[in-house]
Amino acid sequence: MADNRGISAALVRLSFLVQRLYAQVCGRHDLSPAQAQLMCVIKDQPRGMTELTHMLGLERPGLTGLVDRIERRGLLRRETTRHDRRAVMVALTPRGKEITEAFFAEVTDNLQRVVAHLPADDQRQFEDTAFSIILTEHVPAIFGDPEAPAADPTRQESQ
Amino acid sequence: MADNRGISAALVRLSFLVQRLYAQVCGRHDLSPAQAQLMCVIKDQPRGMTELTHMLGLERPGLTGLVDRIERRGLLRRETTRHDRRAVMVALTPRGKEITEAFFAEVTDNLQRVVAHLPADDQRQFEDTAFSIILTEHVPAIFGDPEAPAADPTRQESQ
DNA sequence: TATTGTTATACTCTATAACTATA
DNA sequence: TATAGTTATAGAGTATAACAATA
Repeated sequence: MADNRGISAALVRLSFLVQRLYAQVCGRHDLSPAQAQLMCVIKDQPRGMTELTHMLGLERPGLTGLVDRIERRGLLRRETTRHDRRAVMVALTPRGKEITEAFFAEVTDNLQRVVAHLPADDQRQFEDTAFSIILTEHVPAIFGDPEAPAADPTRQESQ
Repeated sequence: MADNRGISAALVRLSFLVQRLYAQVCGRHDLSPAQAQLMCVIKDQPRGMTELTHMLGLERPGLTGLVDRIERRGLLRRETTRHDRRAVMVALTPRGKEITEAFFAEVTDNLQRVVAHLPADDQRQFEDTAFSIILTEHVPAIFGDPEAPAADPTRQESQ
């Protein structure tokens, strides 16, 4: 009875595996998962607080605290804008960027190991299906692929 | 350049999607993700604290607190054993079981919706690949499929 | 002595409500 | 008035260290 109820359990358990592995790598870099996630999001470009709020699915105050803690460790900076003096752009410091690149590479490496036992065809097909889901569901680019220009749901060109 | 770096991002973002959806359903049932996860693990059978610690990847004190909070809400009970008076078995109360079943069904339903747009063949193949990964990596059955007898890493038959 | 849990403590994460400054 | 962020507050989650009871 291989009905498709199994696909839900597969997704939940796969997610559990990824989270666990992600957290392990975080530990090695002395980051919390939330910190690492934010840092990956701004890895290749600074972002505004509100935009980050949407990408990470957090409320404003939660993000403020998260940014505070990372900033306190010298891994990112808050920069101000000339157009809107209320707005804040969050950018990695050189040291933050360094750590993020290393973290990113290690997660990537670990996840590749996890699928390494699969035939190349299966890997390709799995990736295609996963991306089909991700795109359909508009999952934000929280694990930075530099290629993707960043979809910002906030987009509303000034005013 | 569709190199296989993409599969890591796919896994991380897919995991993010699942977590987000999981958290949303949690909210509707007034549960935290950690609480729901524990409840799903003991949905079909009571478990010992140490065993839960392994399945959920928590330290003992964290689990104690988690169990405390769920117990305080009347959704589970700590039961004692006759063999070992130190040991505690954690079991759902009828009300806890009710809530867990509803939660479980809703998550399952939501995740099925997420893959509904895919051809049946792709769904099957995706599920197969996911399970291949899960089994290879020994991911615990944290989203209870009653069929699976529960792999307990603690297993050491009294001695 | 080793194991099962718990208590004490500390920090991160995150939400809601209320506030400040700017638009 | 609406928007961008922050501050205040509270509770959940989780780790480490120290402790209690039982094996």
